[in-house]
Amino acid sequence: MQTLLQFIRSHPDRAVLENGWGKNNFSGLSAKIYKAHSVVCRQGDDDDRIFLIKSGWALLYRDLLNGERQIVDTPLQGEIIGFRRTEGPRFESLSAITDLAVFDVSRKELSEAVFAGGELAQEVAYFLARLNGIMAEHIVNIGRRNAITRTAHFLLELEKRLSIAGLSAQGRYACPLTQHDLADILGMTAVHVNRTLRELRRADLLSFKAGKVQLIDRKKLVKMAGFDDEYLRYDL
Amino acid sequence: MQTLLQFIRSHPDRAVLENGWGKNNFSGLSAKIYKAHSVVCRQGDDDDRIFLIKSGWALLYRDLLNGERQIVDTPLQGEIIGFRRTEGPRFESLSAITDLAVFDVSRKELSEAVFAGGELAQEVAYFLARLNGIMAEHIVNIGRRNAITRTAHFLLELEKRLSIAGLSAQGRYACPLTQHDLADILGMTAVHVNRTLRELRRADLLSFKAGKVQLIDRKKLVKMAGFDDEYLRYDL
DNA sequence: CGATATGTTGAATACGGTCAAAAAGTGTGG
DNA sequence: CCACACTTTTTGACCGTATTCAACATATCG
Repeated sequence: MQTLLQFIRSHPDRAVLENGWGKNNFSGLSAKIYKAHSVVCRQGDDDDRIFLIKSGWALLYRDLLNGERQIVDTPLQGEIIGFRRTEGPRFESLSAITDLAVFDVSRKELSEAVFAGGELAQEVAYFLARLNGIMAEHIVNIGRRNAITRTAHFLLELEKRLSIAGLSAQGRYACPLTQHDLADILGMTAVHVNRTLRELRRADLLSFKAGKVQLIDRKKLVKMAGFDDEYLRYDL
Repeated sequence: MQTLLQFIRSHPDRAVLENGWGKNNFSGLSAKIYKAHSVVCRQGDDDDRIFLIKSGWALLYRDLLNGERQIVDTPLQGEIIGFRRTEGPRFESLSAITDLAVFDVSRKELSEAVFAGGELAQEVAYFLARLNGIMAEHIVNIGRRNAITRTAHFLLELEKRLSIAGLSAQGRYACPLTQHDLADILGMTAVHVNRTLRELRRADLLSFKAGKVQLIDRKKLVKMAGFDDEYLRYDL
């Protein structure tokens, strides 16, 4: 049995406090497991659940009328998905790309927990604020960087976020995204992602093979992408 | 004298509740006025203030090393800007494009207010969640829509947000953005924004002249842009 | 009225997209 | 363990949307 606050606290990409107990008593969180490549919830569904990623990778995206999709968030462990004021149809879909363990809480329940205040309310607000920063940088990335620097920036961001969660070391991490996924994150085509990764590899900047990313020349990557990890900070 | 909750509540693009009083007593909010085209705070500044737009238009953006910028948010009245967990240098700049009235609150003060819970904490969380939705749609817009549909989508979004705030009627609203600003919102060049607006005008879809937007064929615009205003809802 | 910002247009270019085909990798069942 | 199907990656040739650069027109403001 795990309270929501404990959950939030115990997922280091998102929240850092490691001791203490919350005042809010959730009924206890039990995780559901979704198979890799299954859809957790679908755009247009009329359900109320808020998801908390326990482990695994997921993608949050919107499907467009012409069959394309745009991924708007790449939640790692600890992320809260689907919190909002109103009821009504979901605006985005959530897919598991690896086996995925998620908790779900109802909108009402989380709302009431925020109303109750305390560290949980703070953590929720902090989490949402940090996500705002990540999304803002996503906008900058797609809006104003070219294919190479855009791709480099995203892979640097992933490395930082994963290393906070202890899932990356020496610039090396497992990344289950396909080039097609990457394209839908970066607002490019899969073909061009392929060519861009080739360029990065040929310039000895990074390699992305068989689900593993290796940053080779991090310094040069950071410079060319204008990467400043301030927006990913979660400490203090 | 105005409490923060009253403030949040009284700005209809962002929050809807209109009656009742908060439990949190802010020291009272007094607005500062910034002249059109002045910079309210600058990326890299080491201050803690959180801004609440009282009236006027502002732009939140990041400057890149090559001199370009990307606007990540177009705050209207009622928006909260700069809330986050950590101290440290600001990640984005905020500029006034019209004369602008803003309140500011310290990060610590707002954090404590959220800790105290109640409707204020809820409103803050709801606000952040809604902003997340708007930013997600911004990502979709830049990542997967072409110049025309992208521009149309943004102008439809503005119309909806402004009409919620009572600042648009019959598809007509004042919009103080220059084509250059629009370009920095949409991830395009100013030249191409100009051509795109010309196309929209020639197709009798909308006009944007002298700071006024007039949606002419809203139905067609909505269809071509795939505009679904669900993410802008604030009611219930 | 002059200065500066904003809007408009044209011509040339480039970056990334499209379409098509093949190679390499992955997983499943026999 | 292999055969087969399917997904993912890779490459080539061609194309189109949006950028770049440059010039000029029009607004706006002191």
